[in-house]
Amino acid sequence: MQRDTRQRKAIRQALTEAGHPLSPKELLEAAREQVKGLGIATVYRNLKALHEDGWITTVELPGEPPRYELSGKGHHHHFHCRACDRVYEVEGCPGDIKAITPQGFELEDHEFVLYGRCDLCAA
Amino acid sequence: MQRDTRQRKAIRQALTEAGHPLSPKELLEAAREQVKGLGIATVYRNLKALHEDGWITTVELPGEPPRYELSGKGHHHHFHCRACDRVYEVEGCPGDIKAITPQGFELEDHEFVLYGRCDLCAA
DNA sequence: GTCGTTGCAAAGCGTTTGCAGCCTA
DNA sequence: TAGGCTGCAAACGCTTTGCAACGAC
Repeated sequence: MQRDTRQRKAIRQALTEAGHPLSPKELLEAAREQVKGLGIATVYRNLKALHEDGWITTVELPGEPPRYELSGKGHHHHFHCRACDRVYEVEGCPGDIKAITPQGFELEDHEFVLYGRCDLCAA
Repeated sequence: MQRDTRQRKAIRQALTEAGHPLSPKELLEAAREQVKGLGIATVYRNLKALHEDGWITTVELPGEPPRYELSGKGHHHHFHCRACDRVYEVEGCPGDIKAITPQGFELEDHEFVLYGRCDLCAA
């Protein structure tokens, strides 16, 4: 990743302004407002480059296409709204995770996903 | 799902004998030992039918292809061993999940995945 | 001017579907 | 024998890749 093109700027800005994880398609639509004619392949290539350079983190939810968010947010989890399909960040961790780890297993990491309806859809 | 064909029997048996969640491809290979010439489309169709009839449950892990396991195991989560790539069942839930749900959000469900090394690989 | 980057279109890959023939009940 | 089921191949949606043209430095 060596050149700072219009496309790359638009993609970074879209991720920054969104404030929540975006799918490649959402990202394409958002970035296209600045760069008309932006191609989906460019989005994928830049996501890969930005990920390799540590700018973004991949958010993989079960059964969902991957989404991307800016790195450096510290430990958090996600809430997936089943109504609007949007993903929100959730602060904090539930209780004692090690307590439910089976005997002899080495716990390295964990992922936690909440499902339901967001405040907007619940209203 | 009305007829009990050779193919359907083979698929059910493969799932039963495996004892852990299987991907469609793994399932195809396992079931082909009994039914030569079994097609991948048949596997998918039967997975769908078995799922709709409640025989099997879909296990979706982030960034992983879906796997399938027999139903009726009650609420549990999964431990994904990064060394042997096997998925184990984990009893119980961590502490207060509602406590970290954002204000105004309606919590319906949750998914929880542990990552690390299983007892066999840790040894 | 270089050569990293882009847009397009084609190729992959996993999953689904249309269809004619098969086989279970 | 009827119609649910199968295997094949084509279709599909998402992601990746080949290629010639473009444009950031």
